[in-house]
Amino acid sequence: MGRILCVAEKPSIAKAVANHLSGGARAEDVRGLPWVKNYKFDYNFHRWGPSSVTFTCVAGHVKQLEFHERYKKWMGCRPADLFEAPVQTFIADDKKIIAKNIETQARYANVLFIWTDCDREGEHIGAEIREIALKANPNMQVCRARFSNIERAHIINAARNPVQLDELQANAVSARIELDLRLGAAFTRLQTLSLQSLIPQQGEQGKVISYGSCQFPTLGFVVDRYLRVRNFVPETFWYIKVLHEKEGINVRFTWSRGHLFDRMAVTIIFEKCLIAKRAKVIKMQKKPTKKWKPLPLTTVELQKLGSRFLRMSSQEVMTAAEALYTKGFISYPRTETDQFDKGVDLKKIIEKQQQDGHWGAFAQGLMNGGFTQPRNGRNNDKAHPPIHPVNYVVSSTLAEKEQKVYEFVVRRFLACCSEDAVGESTDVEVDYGGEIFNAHGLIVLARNYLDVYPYDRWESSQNLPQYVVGEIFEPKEATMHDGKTTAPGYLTEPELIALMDANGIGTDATMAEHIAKIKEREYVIARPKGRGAAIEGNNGAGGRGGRGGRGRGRARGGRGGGAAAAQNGGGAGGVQEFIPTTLGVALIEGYDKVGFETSLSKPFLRKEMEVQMKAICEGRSTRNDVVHQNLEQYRAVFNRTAQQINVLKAAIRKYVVDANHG
DNA sequence: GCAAGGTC
Repeated sequence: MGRILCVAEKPSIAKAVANHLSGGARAEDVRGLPWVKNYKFDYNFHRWGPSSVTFTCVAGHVKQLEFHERYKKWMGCRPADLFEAPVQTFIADDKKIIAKNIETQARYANVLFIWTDCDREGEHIGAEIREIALKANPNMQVCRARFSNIERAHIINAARNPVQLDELQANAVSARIELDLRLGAAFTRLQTLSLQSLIPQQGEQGKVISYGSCQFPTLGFVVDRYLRVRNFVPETFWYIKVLHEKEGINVRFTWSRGHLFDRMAVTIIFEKCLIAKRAKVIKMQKKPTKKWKPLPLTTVELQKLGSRFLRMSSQEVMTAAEALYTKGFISYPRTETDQFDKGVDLKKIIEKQQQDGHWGAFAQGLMNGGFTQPRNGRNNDKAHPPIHPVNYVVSSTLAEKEQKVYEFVVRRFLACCSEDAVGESTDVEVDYGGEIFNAHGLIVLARNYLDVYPYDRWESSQNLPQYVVGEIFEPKEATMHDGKTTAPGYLTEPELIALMDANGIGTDATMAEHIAKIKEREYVIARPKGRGAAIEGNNGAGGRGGRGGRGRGRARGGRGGGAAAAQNGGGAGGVQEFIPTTLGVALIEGYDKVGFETSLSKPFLRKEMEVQMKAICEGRSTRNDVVHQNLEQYRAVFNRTAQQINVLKAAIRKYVVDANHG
């Protein structure tokens, strides 16, 4: 009988697939790894006939790229040497037991069947597994399963039709790994060694001033918005308002031009209106309208909405979601998919929620005929379904943050399975002195999904009276007003996540980490939006409160760290906003001044790396070409930075000294 | 004392 070793990327996949193939496999413990099991069973693979199977897993990447010993020491070489210093992969320290398990199992097997996720990183992890297994048993035949969800029939089909690992995708990841390591280490050491002494330090050892291809663009977004706020100059505008009373209702008509920045022009138009005296209804339209229910939940959406509505940072949201997943209450929390497969029995999931005290009744309503199929979004990562509840859990048995995330996931899911909200909208358009004015009304007729999903707002406006096209009336009041444009707010966490997502900075699984990292590095501070008082403290590197208060007396004394502020933050919209510290602004400004179209703060370079990875995957480019071409490009930036390090120093001095005198 | 990407 053949012996087949199957290896998945994570424990949950190993368990699910083993159970689909076996209908109940024997789970053997692995010493020292409580969450990993080796599932043993017999199975008739078409290719190898009846076989004895061991199904195990890794937990993400197993190996790590590192510099050779000498270059790991900060003083062992110049930072510039890291562009060509020898590197080597090692089994990561915390993956030793996992690797050992693969080796042991490989010795007994003649086929290695890889079941990692079918994405780029998955191909690379598969290649790592292959390397480890072949070292222990060079005679193994190797193949991989191609699967995009864990429905039973689909898995059985994948088991029947093994394919080869995609070497190109694995190579693309390998290029990314090498570039991130070399560039991260080189720039981090350069910055830290040459700039650290300029920053007032608190502890024994100075803080690391790290560079990373994701950290810096993330910081760049925060600084960019901050500068736009600070450099904002309000502009005055003028507009016209028309009021009409009918059937005892005051109807406010708004100007179709909104507002103009030219006072004289508005005055002339306004006079034309007054001279016309009477307005004429040119459109009266009542029509049914809907507010669409939300799409199935992706990770990015969970982080955006979580940080907006749950009074948690995106990282806290992810930590809670992972805990809920591990305990079996929600599905895998890292997914880009916003469409449910047709095969999924959604009612079975809804059924389990009927017992809840808050949303149980709504779930019952769905079971009793209220159910409608969720909408389909445009994204499908072909690996994981949208985030949804898997099992019911009584909230009080969960930690507070897990409660909030669980409730959100459940409500979102129930909302997806219910009906759109239904209303009636009314639009009235009048011609008044040659200008168009509009009034808009909404009546919500059926709230439907809104009843279970309080995170969306859709309210009836004031009722509009009946108008008839052609009707002529004399407005009760027509007035000219002025107003001022207002500065944008500082960047909020959901906005930052949206920017990172749109620019390909980080992945759904890592965006929250990058945000946490730039807080930890004291490049930015987070505070609850719209609350002047609770603040920042503790940004030792840059002094007080970033440049948040320059010229406006905004800087405040410290109280606790960012985390404390995060937890206390905010009212109904307890969203966090980010303000760069003096250090954060100085770094970005410094690099911009050193003057490249390829400033390290811009998302452009990371996007470019993404494009080149695609080229490797499609065979238009090779791993080595991409690595070398990028290293040369960044080496030029590195050399100019090192040469002009005084520009960076000046930027830091300017802000730090300023802050200490302020 | 450096990165980003998986994952527990």
